[in-house]
Amino acid sequence: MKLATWNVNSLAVRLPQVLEWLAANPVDALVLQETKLTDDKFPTSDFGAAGWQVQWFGQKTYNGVALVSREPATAVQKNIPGFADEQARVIAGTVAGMRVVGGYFPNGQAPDSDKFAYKMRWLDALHDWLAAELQAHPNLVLMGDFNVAPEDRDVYDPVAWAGQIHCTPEERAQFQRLVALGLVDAFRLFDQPPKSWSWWDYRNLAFRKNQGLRIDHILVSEALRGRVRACSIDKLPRKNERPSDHAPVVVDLSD
DNA sequence: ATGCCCCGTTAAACGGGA
Repeated sequence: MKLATWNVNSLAVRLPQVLEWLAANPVDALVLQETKLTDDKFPTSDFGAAGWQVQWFGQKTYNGVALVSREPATAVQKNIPGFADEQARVIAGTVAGMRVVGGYFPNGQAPDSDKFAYKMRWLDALHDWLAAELQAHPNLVLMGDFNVAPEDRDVYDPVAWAGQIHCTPEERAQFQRLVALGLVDAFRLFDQPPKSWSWWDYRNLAFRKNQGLRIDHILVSEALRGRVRACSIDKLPRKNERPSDHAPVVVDLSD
């Protein structure tokens, strides 16, 4: 079973690339972030015509998530239960017996901002919900744009980024709290090339210079640890003519 | 470096992203 996550930075712009990527990478499920579409504008029929099931949850201008799958998703959940939120950031569903949770974690903007406080509250709520979700679904995968670089080796210039958004001790502690629930960073189960990033700034030729961050993650539950065969970042779509600033991350689980 | 690029929205010397 293959699962993937991709922040597409506007599905209206990136739909052709998503369908092209799915054709070349026939995963069992793909979660999307930053669709930036209200639900009435979601391109349901384009996915259906290509043979994909899809669940979606969006809003105007910002955020927005989707769950694309070969088999239909059941028990679909949108956002975090009990956490009142104006922003569309979570979609979860059960696909072929696997609980798949896709998230677009808040950016946080700056450590001293209201948005950072919201990020922390959101992460607290996610943590508490996932604790229950893992009880109900031992086979669970949490993936998405976490907007957290868990370690200095996930940052192209850790000195410059020290204490900056995505790299603060508070965000990294929240990432470790999720791990402590019984989740494993699938990417780090394997030897990986140094300077592996999932996001590169559009500015300043950052992709060409390989200046990026690893902020898109796939965390698998402990019950799945032994089934993880591979996990990688697919840089190919970042080389497209009009790319998202994020690359897809893919995990391969044995059946 | 309060800059760079890209997106959606709107008509901005914009906000937000990361």
